[in-house]
Amino acid sequence: MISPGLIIEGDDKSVAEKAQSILEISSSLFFENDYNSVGIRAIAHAAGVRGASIYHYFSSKEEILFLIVKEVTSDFIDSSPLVYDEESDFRKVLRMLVSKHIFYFWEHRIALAIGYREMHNLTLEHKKIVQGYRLEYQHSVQRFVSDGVVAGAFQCKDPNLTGVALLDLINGVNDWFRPNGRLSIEQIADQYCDLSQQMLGAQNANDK
Amino acid sequence: MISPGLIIEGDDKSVAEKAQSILEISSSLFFENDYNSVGIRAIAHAAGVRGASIYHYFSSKEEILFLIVKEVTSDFIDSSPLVYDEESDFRKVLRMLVSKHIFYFWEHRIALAIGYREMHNLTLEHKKIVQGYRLEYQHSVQRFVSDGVVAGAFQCKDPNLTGVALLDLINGVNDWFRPNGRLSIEQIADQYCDLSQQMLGAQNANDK
DNA sequence: GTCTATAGGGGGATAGAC
DNA sequence: GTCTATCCCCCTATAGAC
Repeated sequence: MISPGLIIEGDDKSVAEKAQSILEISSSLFFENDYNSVGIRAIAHAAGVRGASIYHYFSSKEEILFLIVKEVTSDFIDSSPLVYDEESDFRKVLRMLVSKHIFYFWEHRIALAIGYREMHNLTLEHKKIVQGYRLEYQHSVQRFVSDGVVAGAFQCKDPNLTGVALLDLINGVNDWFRPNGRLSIEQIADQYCDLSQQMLGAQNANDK
Repeated sequence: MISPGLIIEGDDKSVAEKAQSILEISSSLFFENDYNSVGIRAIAHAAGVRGASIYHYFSSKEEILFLIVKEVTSDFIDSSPLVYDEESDFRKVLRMLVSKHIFYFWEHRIALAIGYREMHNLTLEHKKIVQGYRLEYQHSVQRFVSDGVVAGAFQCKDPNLTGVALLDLINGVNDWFRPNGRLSIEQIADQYCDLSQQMLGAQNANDK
């Protein structure tokens, strides 16, 4: 007997796809304008439906914002595990960390910009979840710097502060980088790797 | 003969004061929420008047936003002239630059955060004015780094890129600094001076 | 799943009295 | 300089038909 479940499965999939496409449409609109100046009607119009239909996929406009921000934030952590041990070449791991960060951030600049800019439009609970992801990543970077100091690869007075300084440095790229500029994102990432090494007191590495 | 002008002068002054206080009230509200979710009526209520009265002082809500952002941006440039010559100690000038930047940015964090976050709510013309100020400052920092390299004080592959990297680094502080944290803003500024020196390849200075 | 219609509440800005 | 009243528009979200 063919269960209705099997038939519905096809529908479920296109529901999920449609939901995903609404999230992408919303991202573009939120990025170009504001969360608060993009109405449900504008999202619906861009998606080719009426306002009420949006609520078939999402329970509220805030949920749309949350899903955009949560996805890009948790995906980053999942895709960038910072694995190393005391045998690792900390200078190489640093370069990996910096490059991956800059590439991911540029690739997902739209959702990430929304995440930072529209933080206070999330409910308290949702905000805590996103901040939790960010702190988790920050702590792993700080731990890495600290471990690198212990291993003798870096020289820092205050590894925890240097960790956030490193993040400050590489987070800034999206604010000014433009693809048609003098340098490519790869060239910038490479230079920022060098700058990071110097900042962490690892400038005398004999290998990159 | 007592001109009406003299009498009006007193009134003008309190008009200017009231306008200024409306700008400060608006800053707080825009900072805590969004430009687009703070209504004229909310601003007026916080200022102790009705919505229509706001239009006695400003021609539009956008003008309020522009004045907040323009003031804090142009004041920064005016208050932080980057003066040096080939005789200067570039390491010391760098420390001055970094400290002043961090202190000013923290002191004026509310208006500055609004400036970066609400940029796209400005009219095109107003946006250009603000971006002009920012670029002016960025170029002066890049020129400084470049001059420091020529003078032999810094070692950078790409002074223009290193200039924006320096700004990325010190711009980040406001995003995470909290006054009740482990370090004071003075301690952080001091450490960021050290980190900047290392990043610019000036770490071997015998004086700070 | 999508629609129309609507509830219930704001928004920015202006006119014109006082 | 401040007010009330108002214009016309948009908002999020829901009810209920199809």
